Amino acid sequence: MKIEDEIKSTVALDISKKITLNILYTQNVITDNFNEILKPYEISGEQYNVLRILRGQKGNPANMCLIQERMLARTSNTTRLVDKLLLKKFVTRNVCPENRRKIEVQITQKGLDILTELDPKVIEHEQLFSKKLNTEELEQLNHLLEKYRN
Amino acid sequence: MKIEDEIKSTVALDISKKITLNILYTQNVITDNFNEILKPYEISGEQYNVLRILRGQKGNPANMCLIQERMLARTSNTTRLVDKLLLKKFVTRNVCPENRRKIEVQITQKGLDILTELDPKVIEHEQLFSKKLNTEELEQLNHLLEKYRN
DNA sequence: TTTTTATATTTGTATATACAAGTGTTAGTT
DNA sequence: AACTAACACTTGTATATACAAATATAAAAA
Repeated sequence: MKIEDEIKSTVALDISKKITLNILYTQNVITDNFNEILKPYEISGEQYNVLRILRGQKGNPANMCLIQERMLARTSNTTRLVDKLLLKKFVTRNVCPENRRKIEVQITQKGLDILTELDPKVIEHEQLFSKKLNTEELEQLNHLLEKYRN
Repeated sequence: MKIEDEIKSTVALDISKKITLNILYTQNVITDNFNEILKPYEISGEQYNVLRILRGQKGNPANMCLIQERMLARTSNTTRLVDKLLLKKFVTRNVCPENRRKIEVQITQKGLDILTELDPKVIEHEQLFSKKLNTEELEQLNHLLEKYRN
């Protein structure tokens, strides 16, 4: 369905506006679908994202700055996100002994386990959309998004 | 900048994951930029969106259902969004006399005025991104997003 | 006509987000 | 050493979002 139909636009939209709305709308569709997957696990999308970042550290602890700069939504409140993960025992949090301003956050085995359980569902989610394009189109979409943004 | 670099990924990402992250990240960039534009006017992105929908009605009142189905984020709370706009006198709200379950929402002159003031800034915002692609690439990006989503 | 079902909207509540201000720690300067 | 600036993180507060439950009205069925 075209974006004009999705939002039932009553006026003609120029291509610049269509693309902006299309990206915003597509993001909503992706996010809603992803939240459905996460729902039974009682973690939010951004919490999942933090866990993914921590797993990517491969055993090394991550401080708050590092987590922040790797998140998709830069304005998220990292402290409170980590708080939530701590409550669920998906991470540990300790003051860094070398620099007491920093906090060392690490993923626990329980956190790694939930990611392992989610992995196939996340891949399935990503492919639900991407299977509609062939390899060439996927590369092109990725390329165009990067060119558009920068 | 490539999406892997934006989120400083430590692991290789397959194309499906890259596109998902790329759309989410690009939406954040667009939204952050747009919020900067709206900031001096003290309205949020979704409030702006509701005003745009009401202007599109060209004088006809819109009920809550109609607004909801034209919004980008379908889960937004339309009642409370309209409440905020009412406080600022950008809209009027009345019970529909034909069907007392419905609410008729209309944009005021003050609401139309703020949209008129915002119009050139919004166009500038959209073109800030889209000028990086040529016409053919813009059409292609729009097409690929729609194909990807459906 | 009474009861049931469907529709349209609002409200409650818990959580999330945005962003400014505050706290504690370290590094640099005088 | 005392002062100042920079850094890393947390807290406060207002607003927004998600989603279930509640309310009010209208239409349909018994």
